[in-house]
Amino acid sequence: MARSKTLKTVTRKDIAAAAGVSETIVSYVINGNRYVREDKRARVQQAIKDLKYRPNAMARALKGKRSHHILFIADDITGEYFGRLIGEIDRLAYKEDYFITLCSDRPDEDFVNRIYSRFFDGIIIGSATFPLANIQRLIDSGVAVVLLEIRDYQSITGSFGLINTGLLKGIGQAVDALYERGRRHLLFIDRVSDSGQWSGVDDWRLGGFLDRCNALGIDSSIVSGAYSEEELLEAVLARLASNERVDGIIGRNDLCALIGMQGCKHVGLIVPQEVSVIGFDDTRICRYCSPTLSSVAISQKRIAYAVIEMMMSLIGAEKGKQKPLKTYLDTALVIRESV
Amino acid sequence: MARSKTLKTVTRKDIAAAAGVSETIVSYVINGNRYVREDKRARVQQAIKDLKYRPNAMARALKGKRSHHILFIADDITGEYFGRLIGEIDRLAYKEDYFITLCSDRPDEDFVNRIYSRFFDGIIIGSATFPLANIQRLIDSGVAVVLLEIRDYQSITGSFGLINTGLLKGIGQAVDALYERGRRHLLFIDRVSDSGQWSGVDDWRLGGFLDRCNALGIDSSIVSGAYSEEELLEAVLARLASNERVDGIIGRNDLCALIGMQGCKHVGLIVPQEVSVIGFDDTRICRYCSPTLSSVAISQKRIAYAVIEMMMSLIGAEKGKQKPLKTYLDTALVIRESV
DNA sequence: CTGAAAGCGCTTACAG
DNA sequence: CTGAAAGCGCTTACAG
Repeated sequence: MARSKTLKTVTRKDIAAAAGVSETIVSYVINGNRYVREDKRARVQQAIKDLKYRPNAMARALKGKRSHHILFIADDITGEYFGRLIGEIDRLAYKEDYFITLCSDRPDEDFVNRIYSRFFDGIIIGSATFPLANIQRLIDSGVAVVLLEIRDYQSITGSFGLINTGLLKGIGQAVDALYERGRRHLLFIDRVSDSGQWSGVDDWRLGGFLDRCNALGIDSSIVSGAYSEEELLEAVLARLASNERVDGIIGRNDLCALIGMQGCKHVGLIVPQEVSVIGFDDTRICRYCSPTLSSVAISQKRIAYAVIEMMMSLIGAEKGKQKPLKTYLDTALVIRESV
Repeated sequence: MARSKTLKTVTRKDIAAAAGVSETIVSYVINGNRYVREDKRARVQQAIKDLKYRPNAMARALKGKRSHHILFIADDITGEYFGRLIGEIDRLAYKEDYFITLCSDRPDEDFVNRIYSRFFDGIIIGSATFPLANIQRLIDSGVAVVLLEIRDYQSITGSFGLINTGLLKGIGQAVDALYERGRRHLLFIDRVSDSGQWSGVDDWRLGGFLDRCNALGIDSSIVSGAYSEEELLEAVLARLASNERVDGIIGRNDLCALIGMQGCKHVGLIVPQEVSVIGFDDTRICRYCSPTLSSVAISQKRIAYAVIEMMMSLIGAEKGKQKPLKTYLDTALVIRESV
């Protein structure tokens, strides 16, 4: 490191010198994997404290120890939903002595190679667009992988963790709630993406929406493909102005639902009298908009807990001895004025 | 790494064998710091491609090369403001071949030791509560440090980057806007923090608010210390119900302003006729609440750009040869229905 | 122009 | 019980 020029980095050698023991002893004290005479151990620990020594994580990782870094891949890290999730994950990971590195999913070929340079003990995939082949490759390489099940991962094999966040159940709850209120013409509003990463039918929110509408025998339509909020609003307006009726709207997230509500206002449709609207994620915005927005709530705290617990179990496990892990979480539909 | 058991990691040695050159040559091709005969270079590059080789970042970092990791320390990573900022920073950093590791500021002593293990080429500090002594220690150690100037950093010396995000100017704009509308009794609503990290007077938003009110000779008061939104609302209600008048509210962020608006509704104060409200950060919520919320806008894109540009300059610079860098950014008050 | 060698800071099998 | 030694995967000064 360039900085080693200005900083007399304190290394194991310094501790050994200060404590009057061999460097080997220092290592064994740190790793606790061999008996060390009590007085030596005490002197080493004192020296570590005095000199504020921390073993070089790079060197340890090179020797096969853990890097204590976990990568989180998301396709949109800017939303409040991911913000809260990452905040929780960070908090729990820190307790386990882990750092969370964040990364938006990238379409380019090089991306998986870059994350593949053995820097990370574990990888959390919260992106619905990260190629399945890459996921498989990562799992095969032996790195601990936890997947947030927001799409179909049936084809993935090997040892990994799977968190079912209840999306399918949640989208079902939303469709059912609209159905119960007599809504028969539902519109799904997909997310805004400036990098063109919209939902496919293997996305559980969109796919689940279509399936559920089908099962109930009601109309379903989709607005997708917007690069900006403005574009999305226009697309929604175009859809609402068309001949085909809309009496229920589900947003892929709360913002999408909000834009749906805005669209209704523009064309003179009254929420909730004429159109019912439900969002997803139950972010804070739901309580502050007008009418207040109903939304499907997923507990980020519980997801975060499940993610970290599973990750620690995978990282700690004997390689190859590990069975796939799976956790199911629950969702709740929060009803507010908009339905 | 434990995974090396299951994965035949491709190393420099494999490339050397595949290309029929010495390992040294492989390194020189990768680093481009010595002439290598054209045909050898070509064979090495082909082998790298074929075997999908990526040099082990740990080993390179150990030898003094960069780790290509930057740490971002924030005190609240869950808000939309930080979400957008981090999203932008991540995007720009990725172009420079850097990863962003995220971390909430921690009060415990061990925190700075942990980040101090030479894992990061650079550290971005976006927390208003990270101890100054620790910042100084990091800078002295030679690591590249960029500070988001959300409080007073006068006492910090050495070589680092400073991004003035225009907070002082922004809070001034907000106070002035209220003053111009005849408001003389202003209330500042501080953030919610479940870890007890509220603003001090060295925080530029709060400090700037107090200073500006003082300069204009008008009343100022503060609501702070809430652990949850509910608690904050209660504190606001208590304040509004007291004998001392409030006719203008500024939130430390948009959510705080929104809670202020909610408080007004509860006690029957009409926004904006009786009380004007201004938020901070101009998040999306401002356009979807009712009345729509005026807010001080800071461009996260510009901040992100400045942060990464400065960081790359610091990381690339000769150690010790670097003068402090400083960038000033601008803010804009976006007026909506709430004033 | 190019290779063998030293060494970054560690861990741990190996040999006392 | 404990130390000297090998080696993780690299970079680069050193010596041809």
